[in-house]
Amino acid sequence: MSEKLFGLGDLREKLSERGYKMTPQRKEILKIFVEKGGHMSAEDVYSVLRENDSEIGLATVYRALDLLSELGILVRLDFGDGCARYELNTADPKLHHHHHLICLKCKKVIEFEEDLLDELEANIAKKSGFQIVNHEVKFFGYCSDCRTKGD
Amino acid sequence: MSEKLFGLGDLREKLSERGYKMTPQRKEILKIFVEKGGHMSAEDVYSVLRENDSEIGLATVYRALDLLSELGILVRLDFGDGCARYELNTADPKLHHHHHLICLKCKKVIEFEEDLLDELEANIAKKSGFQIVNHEVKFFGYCSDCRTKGD
DNA sequence: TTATTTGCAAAGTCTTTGCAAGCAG
DNA sequence: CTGCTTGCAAAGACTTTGCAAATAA
Repeated sequence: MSEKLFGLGDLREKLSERGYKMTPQRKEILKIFVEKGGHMSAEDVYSVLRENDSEIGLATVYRALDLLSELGILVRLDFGDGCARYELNTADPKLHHHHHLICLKCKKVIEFEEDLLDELEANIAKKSGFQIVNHEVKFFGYCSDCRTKGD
Repeated sequence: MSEKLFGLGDLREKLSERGYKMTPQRKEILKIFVEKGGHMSAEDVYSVLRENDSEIGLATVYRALDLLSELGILVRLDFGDGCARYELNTADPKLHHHHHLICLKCKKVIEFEEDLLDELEANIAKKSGFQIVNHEVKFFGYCSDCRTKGD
């Protein structure tokens, strides 16, 4: 039920593994994801930092999000709203069956767990020889709230 | 086997339906998709126009791609390469089961037909009450060419 | 004729980069 | 110490917009 996500504990190790340094900026940015979760853009993260009276610059936020994705701690998402968004990665590689339902009316993004994609991927591998290492699945439509409230 | 795609014939009708005008620019831009197919960015289309000694401006290309998507003649795609890409839409709504396999090594984009997503969508609708009207599915991995040639 | 459309250049948004100063290891 | 990092401002990539001239219906 509860997915295991990467956290602050994984950061130092993954950084030094690759010769990167642990900095207060990187720690603070990751902490925002650990504490608030969700799908945040660079600008979102930057806003939270400003609320917290942090002096971290926007360029540093971009660089940190990039690095954290490279380390596999965050996952980069694209909901087509003009900016990259990020979420905490699941530590368990078996738990990647988590898709996004994007409501075309209220723009809400709903998480959805579903395993059926395994079969699809096996099929693709068999038919095309393409070795799948990752996928991105988005469904667009109308959430139950918007469907009940008017058109 | 052969998908029916929208073409120049559908353009005039769909334009006037909504009070838009048929212009040589719009016709020429759509013709490029009909003749060359593929996944083209605004800049790609603009290059083809320049090769054809066309005087159409880049802003007009952006505006036409937007309009053609709105009319459902083109579909907007996002392969995460920093620019919007477009392809001809299938005229048949049953034929939307067409996914993209993106090779992480050679960046090639392979089309793949697969119906299995119906089941997944039905499942989602049942469990969450979300009404799906569209989806976008991308698989990242290594194509058979890159798998055989070296690492 | 008249509202839509075009081309150009300017402006906008998100993101990246150069560089000197700062800091982790 | 030494090389990785930061913050700032400038630059970059892609896209949108304002406006006067052109044009489809």
